[in-house]
Amino acid sequence: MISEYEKMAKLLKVLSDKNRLKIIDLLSCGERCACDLLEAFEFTQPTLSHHLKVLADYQFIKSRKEGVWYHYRLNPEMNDQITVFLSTLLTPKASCICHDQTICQCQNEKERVL
Amino acid sequence: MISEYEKMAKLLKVLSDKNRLKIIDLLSCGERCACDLLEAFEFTQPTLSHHLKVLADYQFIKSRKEGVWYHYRLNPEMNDQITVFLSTLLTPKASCICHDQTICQCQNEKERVL
DNA sequence: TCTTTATATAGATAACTGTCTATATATAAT
DNA sequence: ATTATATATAGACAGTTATCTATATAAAGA
Repeated sequence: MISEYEKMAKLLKVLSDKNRLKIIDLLSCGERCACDLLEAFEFTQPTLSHHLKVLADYQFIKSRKEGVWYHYRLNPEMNDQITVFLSTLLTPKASCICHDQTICQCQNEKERVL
Repeated sequence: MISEYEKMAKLLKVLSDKNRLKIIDLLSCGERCACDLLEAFEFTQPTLSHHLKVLADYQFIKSRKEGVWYHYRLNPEMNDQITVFLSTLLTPKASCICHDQTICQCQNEKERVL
């Protein structure tokens, strides 16, 4: 069974590459073909192709074929999913998943709970 | 020179581990000592220590020593930094960094720009 | 049909990372 | 002082990944 943490960790891993972040930024102002994107980078064409595949596999971008060209664009649905998750996760809150468990052991915790 | 993409990619890489996400979730409802946290996981104590160090090095959490115990808590300042960045990045927009460059090559792009 | 061009795929490699065992350190209690 | 406990550090190892070169595929034009 794959946990929610595991799913989200995988999505964040896809985002945790400077070149993929740049690709997303480039696409954020409109659709572009791969040959356009390649101009913005110093790596080779297969490397760009690899990054685009990773982004597409995880639904961050969508593609459209037109003749020889593949056109790539952002998938706006990913926006909410990621930012809502992170915002929720990183915000201090009174209730979280760990409340189902009793994992308080050290003195300080015991005092705090009592 | 380290780009903004590179900095943010590193922060996202820190978050892109299911166990570190869980640690953050556990801390999101209050401070806990390492021994508490360890109970929630199946890995060894040095592994937890490693993850806590990574999270602390990148300012996601802060620690406080009390006797033998280290108490860990979220650093709420990270919340805005990450979520604002991602929200901005993933939202389609009219203006982005790539507008400084002229990287339009393929027919479709040329037509679109004209 | 042959060539050119845009992109994808295959396979190799070096670097990175999550985990482990073993050990060190630091504090508290006896 | 000695022992026990909480945590950190060191070093090893296996799995993952970003990149490369070489090659395949597919579409367009001559």
